[in-house]
Amino acid sequence: MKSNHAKNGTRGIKRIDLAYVELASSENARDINRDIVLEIIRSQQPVARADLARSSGLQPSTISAIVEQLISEKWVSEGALARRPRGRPSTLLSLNDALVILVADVRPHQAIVALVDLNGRFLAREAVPLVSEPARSVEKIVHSMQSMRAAHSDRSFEGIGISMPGRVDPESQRLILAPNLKWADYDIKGVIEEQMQLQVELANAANACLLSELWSGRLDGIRNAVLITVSEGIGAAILANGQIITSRSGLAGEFGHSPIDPSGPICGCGQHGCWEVFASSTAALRYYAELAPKSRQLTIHELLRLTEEGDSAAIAAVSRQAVHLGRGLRLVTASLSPEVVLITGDLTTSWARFGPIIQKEMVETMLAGAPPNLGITKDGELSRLRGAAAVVLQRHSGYHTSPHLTASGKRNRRSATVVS
Amino acid sequence: MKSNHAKNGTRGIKRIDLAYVELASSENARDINRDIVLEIIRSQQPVARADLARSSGLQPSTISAIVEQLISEKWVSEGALARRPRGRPSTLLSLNDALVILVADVRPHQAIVALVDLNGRFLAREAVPLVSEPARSVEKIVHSMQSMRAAHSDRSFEGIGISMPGRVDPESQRLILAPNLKWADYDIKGVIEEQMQLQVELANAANACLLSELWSGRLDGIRNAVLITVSEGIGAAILANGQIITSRSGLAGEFGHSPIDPSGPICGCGQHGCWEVFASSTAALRYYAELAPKSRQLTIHELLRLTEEGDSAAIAAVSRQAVHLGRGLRLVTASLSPEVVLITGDLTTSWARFGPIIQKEMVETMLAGAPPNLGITKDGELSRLRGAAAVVLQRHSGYHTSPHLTASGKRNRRSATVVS
DNA sequence: ATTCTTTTATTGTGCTTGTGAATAAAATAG
DNA sequence: CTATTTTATTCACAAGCACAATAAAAGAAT
Repeated sequence: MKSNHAKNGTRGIKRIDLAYVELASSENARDINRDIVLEIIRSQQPVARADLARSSGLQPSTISAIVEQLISEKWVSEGALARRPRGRPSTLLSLNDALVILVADVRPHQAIVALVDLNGRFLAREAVPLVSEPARSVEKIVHSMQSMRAAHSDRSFEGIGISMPGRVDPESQRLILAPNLKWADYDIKGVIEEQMQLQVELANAANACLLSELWSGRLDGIRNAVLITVSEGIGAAILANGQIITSRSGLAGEFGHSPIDPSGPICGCGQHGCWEVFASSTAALRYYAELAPKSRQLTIHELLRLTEEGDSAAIAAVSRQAVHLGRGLRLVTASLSPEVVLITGDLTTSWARFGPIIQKEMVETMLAGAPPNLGITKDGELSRLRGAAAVVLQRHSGYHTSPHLTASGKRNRRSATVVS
Repeated sequence: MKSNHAKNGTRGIKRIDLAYVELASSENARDINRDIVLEIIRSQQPVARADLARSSGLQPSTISAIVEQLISEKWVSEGALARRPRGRPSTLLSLNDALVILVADVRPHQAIVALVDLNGRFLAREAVPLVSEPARSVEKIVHSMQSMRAAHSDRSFEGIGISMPGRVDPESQRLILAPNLKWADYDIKGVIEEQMQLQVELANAANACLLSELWSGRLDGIRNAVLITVSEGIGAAILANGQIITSRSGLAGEFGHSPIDPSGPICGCGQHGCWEVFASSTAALRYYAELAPKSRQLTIHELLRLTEEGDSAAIAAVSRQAVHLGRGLRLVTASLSPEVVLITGDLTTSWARFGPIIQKEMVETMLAGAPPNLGITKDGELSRLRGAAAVVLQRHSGYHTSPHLTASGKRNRRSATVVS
């Protein structure tokens, strides 16, 4: 074997249901190999054609043909010559960072708007406070995007990706379930597309965050993982068999609304004792109010600050949240048995203190087998923004994708450049 | 468009993680199309080449080539001529039912051994009572298989598939978790392979059952489903994005051991208040013992018989089980949002009475969106046996597969005939 | 009976793609 | 200035599918 990429052994993926069958042809092979090469360029850039051939297992001649195609499609650009100890220098290839994506991370009270290039570098970033009416809020987001576009008019704008604090139907791209954002039935995608004249992709925040982790290479080799977002509520994104699972209407991952104690407090969803009424940041604030009844109403950041300062009631409150988080992970480990569990959100800022609590509870309640690797994603905001960009690239290029996210919608393997 | 199979629109699946990348070539395209054709033959047999061309969208010439390959591999055989109103008669193609698979459905107290052909028809079937020691039990299973093999020595035996009441690691093919079967560390696969000189595949019973439903065509067009097995415990099999999810060590699907009430009775797994202590058949028997304390200890079949006869305590007991089953489905709908939920196991024999209870509780606790379609699989035993056969065919042919089940192991696209 | 029509199945040509070997290109080492 | 090494391209070949033409095998029409 010349390459580390198996050509035998594990084999291609097939669909089982005839309704979705797709026939294969030589173009199909090219598509797959194109995506593999693009992915290697992305993760190893700058990189020479010869290196691509070595690490992909494809023949140099094939690499040349594919790279030629990628350059003509504007995804990749040739860069400097690399001098090696001996032999002809290689021309280095990189992703074409003249291509940029406008992204937004919408949260209940503010949105972050940013401009990201193909390499995930931020060219601009701005916080936009939101108001209650969706129309005015979206108007402010659009305004921010327009000024970013004007300030970088030399770039090619590939599209717009938006991370939403709720579930987005992958087919209709409508917001299906967003308890913390009262934007029901407002056509976010349509309005922004109209105003910006760029294609808009919506994604759930947890899924965006997970996609960003996938792109960062952190989950290389991991085919089953769950990412848990802890903030006002608890959300989750699921990676199963190497694919992000969104399921019907994009609703998969609502572990936060699994019932764990029928005698527990009522949840925003109407049920009693959902996991998130015990383990969300809101729960931590409630615990603190019980433990320190005379204290004023805090925000979660103030509470976490107090834990850093050694406030015992604050530590007890967040610890109680951590215990419930860890115990509730049993829902995740039992049902999906992931190899990795990633936590993101408020309490990860004090991970050194609360991580071990979660870990301990999770391990103690494991059913069988080795416990999953528990970790955090450091910067949830940047992660969601990068994930939103990744969703756009997936849609537009088919590139580096979990199939479901590209399942609907026509395939447009066009050149990358949209607007100059 | 000549065919109903999309060539555009939804597109091929790709891997994202480089560690598992597989390159594509023309052979790859042939493999995919071969599998599609084989699947159409399986589901529409007997069928003519011309029909295959029409319903696959492939050219007649390509169909001829693929069929020639399938015949040479012994998967398919030519049958009678079909006379049509006009034109040249077509030669009908069918799966070659000279190929057979030995299967077993192992349950805590007995195993069913059977012989199945490629069409899922049963050629023989026998119950084998099991004893406590795994060695003697397996010996009895092997003995039954040997006599079936002797009685059908004219057939080609393709392999052995075994449905197990526990979780099987897809990589090592060892039984990882089987609370109701004390066969820890006994190498079932190795022993049977040694004795029978045929390749053995183990599968979890729920996964086998789900695979059988997939093969039956019942889940055509469904890409997200969960199958729940209700017996001594509660198991589940997960179909997400059209693939069966087994996850790390094959442990995915243990919804039965999700905690739903910390004040509940202790479960065999050591935790308190798992779903299965409220919703399994064992739970129904416990409810009955509480409601009719003077009654003798019943089996679940006797209890269900009593409900048929109108015994009010029995009806109340199983109804309570049904209520907990339906409420617990919230775990499934919240986390995976499947389009279909299938129930299999004891209480499905009285589905007319208890199905509506489950349905009602499930719908009332839904988080958002339309409720999944709730149904049952009629004959769990036959279903598991067929599923066990399907696992063998998947492994040996790559055919009609969810990728994870074939992920490990070498690919042997050899002729189907193994032993004459 | 013979010819036309219809449908099935195969054969042959052309296009795309990947492989593998040979070649060209561009540097350093001697 | 030549030999060596490494990079990248070119070319012949094979696999595979599409498309068109042809052969094959019936019934229908004359």
